[in-house]
Amino acid sequence: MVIDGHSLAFRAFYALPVDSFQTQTGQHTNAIHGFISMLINLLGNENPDALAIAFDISRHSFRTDEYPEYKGTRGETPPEFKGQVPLLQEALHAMGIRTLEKENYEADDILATLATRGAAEGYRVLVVSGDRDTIQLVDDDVTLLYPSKQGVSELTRYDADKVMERYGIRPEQYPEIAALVGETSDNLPGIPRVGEKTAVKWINQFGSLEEVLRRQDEIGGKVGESLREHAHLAERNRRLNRLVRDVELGVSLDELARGDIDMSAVQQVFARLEFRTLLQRVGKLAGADTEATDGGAVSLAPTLPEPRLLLDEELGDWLAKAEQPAVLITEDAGGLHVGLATPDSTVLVNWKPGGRDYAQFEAWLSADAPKILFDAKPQMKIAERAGIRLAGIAGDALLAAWLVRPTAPEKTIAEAVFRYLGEQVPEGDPNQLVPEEGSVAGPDALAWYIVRVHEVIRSRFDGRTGEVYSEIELPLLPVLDALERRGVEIDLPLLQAHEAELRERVAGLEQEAFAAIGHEVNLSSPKQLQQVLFEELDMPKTRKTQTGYTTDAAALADLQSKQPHPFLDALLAHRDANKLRQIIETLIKAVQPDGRIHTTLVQIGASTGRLASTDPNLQNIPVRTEEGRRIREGFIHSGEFETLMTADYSQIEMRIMAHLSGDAGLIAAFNAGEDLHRFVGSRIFGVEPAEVTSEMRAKVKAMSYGLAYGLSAFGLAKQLGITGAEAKQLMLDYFERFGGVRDYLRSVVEQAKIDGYTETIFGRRRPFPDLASPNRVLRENAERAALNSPIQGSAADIIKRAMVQVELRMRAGSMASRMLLQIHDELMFEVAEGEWDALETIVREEMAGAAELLVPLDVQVGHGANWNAAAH
DNA sequence: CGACGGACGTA
DNA sequence: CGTACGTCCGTCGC
Repeated sequence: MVIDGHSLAFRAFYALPVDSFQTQTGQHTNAIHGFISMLINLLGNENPDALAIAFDISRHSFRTDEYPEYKGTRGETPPEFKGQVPLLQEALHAMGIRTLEKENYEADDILATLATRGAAEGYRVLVVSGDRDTIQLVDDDVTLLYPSKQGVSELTRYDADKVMERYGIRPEQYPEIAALVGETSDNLPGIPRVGEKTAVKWINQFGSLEEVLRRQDEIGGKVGESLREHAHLAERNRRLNRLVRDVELGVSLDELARGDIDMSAVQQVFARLEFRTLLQRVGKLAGADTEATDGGAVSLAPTLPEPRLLLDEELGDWLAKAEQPAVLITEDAGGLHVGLATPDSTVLVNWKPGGRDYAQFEAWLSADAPKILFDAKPQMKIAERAGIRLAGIAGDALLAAWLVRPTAPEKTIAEAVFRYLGEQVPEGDPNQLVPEEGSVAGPDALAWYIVRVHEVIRSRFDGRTGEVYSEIELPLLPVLDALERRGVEIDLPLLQAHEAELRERVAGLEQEAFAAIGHEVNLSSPKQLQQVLFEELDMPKTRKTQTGYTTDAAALADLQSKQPHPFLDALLAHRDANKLRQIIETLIKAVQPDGRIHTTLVQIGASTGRLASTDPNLQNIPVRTEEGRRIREGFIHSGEFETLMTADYSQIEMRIMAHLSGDAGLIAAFNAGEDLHRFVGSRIFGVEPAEVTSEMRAKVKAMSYGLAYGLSAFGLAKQLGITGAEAKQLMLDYFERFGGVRDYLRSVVEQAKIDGYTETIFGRRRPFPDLASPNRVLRENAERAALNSPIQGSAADIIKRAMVQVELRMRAGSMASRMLLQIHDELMFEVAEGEWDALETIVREEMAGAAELLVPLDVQVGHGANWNAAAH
């Protein structure tokens, strides 16, 4: 087996997301991981006697000597890739594998040489390369494994027959075709107007390229003319794409015999690369090698158990015996199909909800019997449509994967399986109309992967991650499902009237804007606005963006002060009105037949632990302006309820900062019962709280909030419109009084640099590989995110704990009231007749009691007929 | 049609 | 040169 190391590593680099494969120190490893994973599969499947992997040394070769533009169109090698090659070679050497490279030649020439010598010495040769030029090496003794479009792990076997089937020519003729057609990736232009079809036709007609060129006059038409004019290109291409079969390599084939795998060396290299699954797989390979010599066959990965098609009692018996099986429900035109699996047994159920044969199964689904799922919430929705309330969710592999890698969780079963089991879920060829039998994983197979991958992910939990999982996230799951199911009532006529009003205003403002410049323009197009502002009106240039100059609101306001123009007024007012109109339009479209909006609360939405809300996002409904708040009047309670309740934590992030920092001044501020910013202002400016002016209060407020985000003096100055020196002084004064806060913020980043992660009060972790980055921008971004994460994340933990407890107590009290929404630090409820007092007690107790901090958690509760009225 | 950037809404 | 998100729109390339 001879492998083109560079081309396959490069394919692996692009096949795997670079961000998901990074060590704590910031070293990228996606190409190495992908390559070695593929290699392990190859060694397992093909079990070669001898093996070599060829690499290019540089771009320079005898081909670039002849034709300097050879491969000249290729861009710079990404630096994230370059650094991986030496590490890959090191890993290969540890695995006892020879790598070869040769000055002035390309890796393909080394492959050609080894394949030729191998065949001559009686080997059957496998060439593994992603370069089409290697097709010419295929013959009776040599087979090519070429990556398919799907990715690195899917290799297509090309023997002479397969080449004939795919290209319609014999392998040795391939370079003649390529010479005529050209090869874009090598920057070798071919004969214009000649594509694969024409080239194959000619070669088959004339027998060889040489003959085609000799008898070019016999070819008529435009293509014929083109051939005669550009024949020299074909000749040059043929010289360049001929692989050299006798490169002096200084190595005998005997020396390429598979050596023993030095597991301790592999362990060392893989530890640095943070490869755990791959280490296990190499370990198995090494074990398999030794055992294979005893004549025993060793399977490299567990084999998928044959599914049993069960129903009724047999199904019930299986479920009764299975310990925490995985469940996966799929829906297609044929109905509902359910896969059930333990690590050594799988079951398929063609589920007809309500049918007698499925009574035991349905009872099991809705019972507390523990079950493992992947992305449980949508599964609950499917079950709900079938009339079943899914319960007993003891594991959700998606949530588990998110807790391990909150910034880039594996979002599909296949991705999770690849990362944590190192196996490939068969996904089939999307080009194939009728998938091969067994080429696509069915529900039974997927359930089997889920139960196994869940176990491995859980074994990766560090610190208190297991507690966050079982005590916060898993209990929250059914609560979120309930919130989504309930939705929130909308006053549709009110929103429609508001939208109509805004629509008119938008149209009027648009006309005003057009009148101000004397022509029409798309006010929603930053590109067209730049044309108007900076070319036609010749306004001073604003801050740069990637594509030009910004036209954002702050910049437009700045322009207005420098060079007032009626167009700017109209544009800003248009932006405001149109934004609100769009928001209302989106809300109206989202109203379901039940008169309510059902958002999706994405539990893995944010790496800090917060939720995200989508379709539509109900966590960004306007509140800051009077006009915006009118939208909140459209969020109401249904007629069966008495009122809406909102309950929000006041200044929860500042309270968490007081707790985490232990700063005596800040703790005193919260215990004083005084307005926080007024209190802090009085300490900083040395005046009585009553003497703190609104200007002083605004500065302190901006400063306090900014701190939790890693605000700099520069940013503070910009935000407050003060000089850099003033901002710096303000920060110094602040830390003079609240030194504990500064010490804490510093220590968070320092500790994170040591640990590689931050942790919330309840033990939720978030890794920060970029803290070690040599790239200043990346590193400083990571520092600010690390600073903020324990604060934002702890707040998220706290409200999640409160939600679980509130829901639990409401159910225990069989209350008719219901929790509807979470907006980061706020909960919304529909309150049933006569339940206000009981609910308020529960909500206040559970929200305030969700964490024991050094300062009290203050909860503000309000009620009203709509969301706006309920907010105070 | 999908990806991307700009702009802007929330906590 | 302040964290965390989602959505809309225009633009661009396939």
